[in-house]
Amino acid sequence: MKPWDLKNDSGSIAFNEKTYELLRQVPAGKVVTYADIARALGTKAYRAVGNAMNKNPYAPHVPCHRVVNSDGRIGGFALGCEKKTALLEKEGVDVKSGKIVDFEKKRFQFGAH
DNA sequence: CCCTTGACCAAAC
DNA sequence: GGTTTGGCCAAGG
Repeated sequence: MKPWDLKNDSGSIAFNEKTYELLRQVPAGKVVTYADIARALGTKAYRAVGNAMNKNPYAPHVPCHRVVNSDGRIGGFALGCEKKTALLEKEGVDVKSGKIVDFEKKRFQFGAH
């Protein structure tokens, strides 16, 4: 059991656990889309992923702010999109009008396909 | 078990 | 370029 992991003995949050695990693999300065995460999980639960982020019990532990929309937009954030943008800018990701600059370039791919 | 909600996505208008 | 609609999956009421 990982230090940031929560009880999955119930088996209810297996999805969340995997989501956080994948997100944890994302380095600073890089961003991933909800779709990519869902795809990496082998599912299409884009929304479920977003839901897990909103519930994200490990705010600073899991870089949920590195997750953006497929359009390259910031999307949403539990603490406010501005906070998310600020974090991304701090990580080195340029954001313009709520959109990622060179999104495809900053985008991190699981397994590099 | 049915219905609603959600930090989504893609297509269509 | 925007908005609207349908679809998708998971969790909660």
